Amino acid sequence: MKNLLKIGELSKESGVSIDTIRFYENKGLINPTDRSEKGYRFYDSYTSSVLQFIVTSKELGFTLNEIKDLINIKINKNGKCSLALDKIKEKELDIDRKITELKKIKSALKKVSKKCESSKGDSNCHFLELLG
Amino acid sequence: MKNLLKIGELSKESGVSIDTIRFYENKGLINPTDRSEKGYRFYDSYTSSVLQFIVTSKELGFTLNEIKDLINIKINKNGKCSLALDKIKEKELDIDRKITELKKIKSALKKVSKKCESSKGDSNCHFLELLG
DNA sequence: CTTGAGTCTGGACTATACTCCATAGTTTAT
DNA sequence: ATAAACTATGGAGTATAGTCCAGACTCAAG
Repeated sequence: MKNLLKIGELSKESGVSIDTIRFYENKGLINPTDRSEKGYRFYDSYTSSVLQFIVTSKELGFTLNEIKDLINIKINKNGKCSLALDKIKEKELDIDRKITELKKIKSALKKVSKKCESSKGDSNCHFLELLG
Repeated sequence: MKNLLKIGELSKESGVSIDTIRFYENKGLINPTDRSEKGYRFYDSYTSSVLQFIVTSKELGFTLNEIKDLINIKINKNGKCSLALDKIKEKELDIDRKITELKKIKSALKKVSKKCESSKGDSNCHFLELLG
């Protein structure tokens, strides 16, 4: 019963807003350790580390749904590392694909801007001319 | 009055769905050349090229709002190329920033997966351990 | 005892780009 | 003339990740 935090205290400690904490609860990512008679949420220090994990995983490019899966690996599969590793590898490929796509766009943009630069006359822009 | 297309015909010609054409109209990107007495939209061939421009620009990474700006450069600024070029250069920087960000994420992911691989025991996964 | 701070729930709103639907009216072909 | 195909409008729904708000309680301090 001691060392339990109310939602505002957890928010300050974690840097995650109260609304977002409740939003994560709705999404099934975290749960209050306990509730007071009147319904106030109480959290232990474990929740702080879960919140930290969420923040870190988001920085690694995981979506909330994916993070939920990761948490469930910890809970349901006894934290089997190989399962987590699969998700991480998948995400690496995902990021790679995105980088490849962006590079394609970048080189296409360069082509367009070069064309544009060659039309210095300003009157017949090679890009806007696509507009007929 | 001739050669005007109804929305379904424009849709087939451009490959853009009817719903999307109306959506673009709502967003202010295109407008029917005319309307019949009963409200049917009619388009001339100019609209086809605008739709094509939208599709191309989306492939270049522009959002619909940005595309709207580009179209307005054509319309209000007489297609002044230097203005369009600014937008293109901006978008290039934008894409560069995204690539940089993704590369950071990628190397962070690699670090995590290496750590994970070193914890072959499967019982104390270095990633999931963040969960306390 | 009252005031201010904190918390509760549920729902609306943001941005992006559509997609789908119901209901109603119109046009075209047979 | 009638049925099939097309179009109109407005509104709801999808995905992602929150943010903000109203109205009602509850809690702590002076």
